[in-house]
Amino acid sequence: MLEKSFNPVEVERRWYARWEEAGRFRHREPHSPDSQPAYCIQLPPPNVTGTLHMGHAFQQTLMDALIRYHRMRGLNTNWVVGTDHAGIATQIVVERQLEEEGKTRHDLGRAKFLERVWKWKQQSGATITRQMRRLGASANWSYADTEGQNAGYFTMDAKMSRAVVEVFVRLYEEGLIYRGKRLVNWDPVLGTAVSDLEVDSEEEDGRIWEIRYPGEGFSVTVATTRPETMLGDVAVAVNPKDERYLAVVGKRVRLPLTDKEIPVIADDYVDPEFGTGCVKITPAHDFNDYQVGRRHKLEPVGILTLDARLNDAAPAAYRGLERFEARRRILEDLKAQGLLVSEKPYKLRVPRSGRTGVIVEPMLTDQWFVKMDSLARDGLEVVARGEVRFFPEHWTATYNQWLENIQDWCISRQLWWGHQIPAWYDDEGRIYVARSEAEAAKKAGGRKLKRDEDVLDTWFSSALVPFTSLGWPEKTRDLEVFLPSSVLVTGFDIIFFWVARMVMMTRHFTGKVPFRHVYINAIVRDAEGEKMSKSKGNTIDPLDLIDGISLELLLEKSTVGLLRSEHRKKIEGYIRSHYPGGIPAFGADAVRFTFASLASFSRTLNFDLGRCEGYRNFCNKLWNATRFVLMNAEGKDCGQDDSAAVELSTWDRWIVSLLQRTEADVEQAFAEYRFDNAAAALYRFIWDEYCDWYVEIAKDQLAKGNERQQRGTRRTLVRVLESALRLAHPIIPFITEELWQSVRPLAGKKGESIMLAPYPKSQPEKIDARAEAEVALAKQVVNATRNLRSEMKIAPKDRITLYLTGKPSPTTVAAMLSLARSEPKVVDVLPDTGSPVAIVGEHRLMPHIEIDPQLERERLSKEAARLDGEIGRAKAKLSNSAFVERAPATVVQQERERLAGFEATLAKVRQQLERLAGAP
RNA sequence: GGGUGCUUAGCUCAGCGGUAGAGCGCUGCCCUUACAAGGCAGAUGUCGUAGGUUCGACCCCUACAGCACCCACCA
Repeated sequence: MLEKSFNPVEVERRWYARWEEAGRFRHREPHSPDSQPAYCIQLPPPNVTGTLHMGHAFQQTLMDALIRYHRMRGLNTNWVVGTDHAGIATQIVVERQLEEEGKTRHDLGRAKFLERVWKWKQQSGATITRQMRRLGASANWSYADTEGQNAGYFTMDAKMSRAVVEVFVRLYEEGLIYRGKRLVNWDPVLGTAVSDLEVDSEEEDGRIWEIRYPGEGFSVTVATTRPETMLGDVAVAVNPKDERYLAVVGKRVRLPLTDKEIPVIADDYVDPEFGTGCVKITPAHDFNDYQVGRRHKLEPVGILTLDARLNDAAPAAYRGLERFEARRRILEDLKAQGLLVSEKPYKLRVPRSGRTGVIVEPMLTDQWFVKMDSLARDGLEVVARGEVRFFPEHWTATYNQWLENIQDWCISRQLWWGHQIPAWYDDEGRIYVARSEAEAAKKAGGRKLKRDEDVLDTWFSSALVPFTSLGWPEKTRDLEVFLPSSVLVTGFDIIFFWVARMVMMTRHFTGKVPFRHVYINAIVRDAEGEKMSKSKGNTIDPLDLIDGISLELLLEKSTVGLLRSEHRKKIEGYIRSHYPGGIPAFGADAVRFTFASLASFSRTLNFDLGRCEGYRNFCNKLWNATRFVLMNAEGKDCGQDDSAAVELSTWDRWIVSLLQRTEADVEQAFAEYRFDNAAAALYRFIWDEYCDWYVEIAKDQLAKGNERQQRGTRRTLVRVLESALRLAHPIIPFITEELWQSVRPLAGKKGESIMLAPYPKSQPEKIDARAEAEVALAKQVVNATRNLRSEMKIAPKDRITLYLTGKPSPTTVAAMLSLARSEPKVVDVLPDTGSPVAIVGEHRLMPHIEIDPQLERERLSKEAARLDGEIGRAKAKLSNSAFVERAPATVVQQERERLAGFEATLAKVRQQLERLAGAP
């Protein structure tokens, strides 16, 4: 006997452990010739030291639903998972820990520091995979699990690292990786280069200054937002067509605060309309100026050290100053010399490092790059050819736009945590790229070598995951079977970082695309559509939704470690108003169902706790429906033995018919990645049809039917429920497994787990249009009856007699008796009592009780007015000759029938009104 | 500057060239032996604005407005 209501905690814990122990999540060895087609999903590997947030939970719900769905459909599913070493992020975390001990990584040295990071990784690395398990993720944990932690691969494990080296070496040998001194985005706090994508430019309030550069008998005035870089100026540029400056092009001006002279040059890059039409050129600290400098063969002058202080190229007075302090001093000095022409407020886009938020400095340094043009061209082609498809499709535009304007990718990082670049240098600076130190030594012919200190951008190894996780560079069978994977589920924010790069790298090294479909999931926001952020207090921990949390704990957890008291106040306010009683435990199934039902193709998803509660209730409804079925079917003949006769009512055939339609709807929804539609179809079928109608009528059939009929009812109750459980399993795995275990034997099914049961397939031959029509009418009659009863304030438990014209089907009669507590009395003509009358199709219904004529007149007048409106609209349409002539015949016919129906009903309503006219 | 998405009930969102929908919320009546995490009934919308196409537009087209996002080198 089931508990009275669904209690998810215990059920979830029990089932997940059993599934995992039984190896239910593993793929099947793809060796046998008759093995099923593969269905593979690559998990976007989360940061190894991270914790699960709503975005993960959402994505993983969808992935797991897809995996479970296809697994039940018999495919050889392989959800490949792993964790990412997340170079910068992880290094920062450990450096912060050191900071608390008053140390820096340099105090420890590289080797000791790395030891420390590994320790931290081992210790916190399991957190996120444990959390994924709580959600029910049926990931192939033991696959590619070289570290034996049942957490899939780790991007820095030995196997993955070896593949990274192999890729690097090959790309280098093909000339697609090169080393060069280039201007790159430099994060002066981290002391490393970052890629273009890791720089975020936000518009900020700043200033713009005009500075006069004096020449012989003339002067030019430049505008700049970064006056301190003037010390690195190598020229002043004007537009060649700008008549104001024709005379001075080629002359020289003095660079203020220095003893240098620099030329005035002409370059199209300068917009004569902007500012003074004169631009200072600082090739070492500005991307545009770098290009201008190259065109004019001007040697860049770097004036900043790697931690953004002025270096020895600057005049002695400024050396060693931090960049913004230098700016202040330089402006002061310019002012004193009368060379500062103006200072104005100005809105400008400030490039900040995505990691540290510090202003990025373009810096001329030696870095490694991947040449992107040929790779990008191929990446564009495979999408254009449809070998990779985006869902929703419009994301293709975003992908294309980036690849069409791509720059070479700076892949070296001046960090310690990551894949060290497999390049060695001899004393003369010659480069040896090799798979190992020994190989490099061989190439170097015994010269003394020093390894490149830098590591690779984390995204470099991530880009390889689709094939390296499957065993590349070995020629494995898995590469043949699971590549391309079926679909990638990920957020739009990493289309560039990750999706595009996977396409390019996988194509280059395997000749295949990494995945056939890319489903771009919505960004999870709070219920009001606000971005979730810790400082607002509107983040939700998915585990708190599953387990519940008290207000006190929630407050404590959300404000712990907060330094700024105004944040603390705001967060407390938010939490107290939104979760006055904390968060109840909804269970993983409810959370998953909520995610699925919100996963339409829109760009954002507003997570609504109310919605979650509604779906928790849905789970409980399913629980109780099963409880009812078990109470009525366990230990009884459920008609699974075909020798015993069964008799099926129209209601029985109707629910079976509807099940087929639901199965088809769900299949279509999965094919289109419309998880919202799948969830809605399940919800409507289980709650609105099975529970609200079928179970109710089944009570009557069980109470009154003969043996054959009872057997038929039990069989239908059980079989439909059993199918519905399987149908819902991909979205709500725990509750369906738990219930299926009890329902399965009654339905005559075998199997240890619902996960192994076949997915229900719609059987069109069981669609019964006649039963559907008959039930539709019966439902309308019941609804009309209930409506009359409610309006006439008849107490719900009172049984009444109901006059009725027309010939009601047994389907209708049964429903009226049990669902409307009304005894139908069939008459040719309704008695003339003035009671309210409802009209449904050919039937006219009238409760046999005393009525209040006044109330009834009002009701009828309202109804007549409504019908008048409908008739007016229909008539207008039909009297429009254009409509009658041009609209399809069926549409015109339908309109005529509607009109006739309205008119007939109105006539009856009018009759009734007349009849009432004489009453008090 | 280039690109993308959104605007439908109080809230959050589906939707389709042919009678405007769901969940939550709201109102009324019910503790009916599956379920009060429930049942039954009910109210609520000039589908952002203006044109156009069409017999017919919430839907297709154009313009506009508002909101949001992505990319980009204007000092």
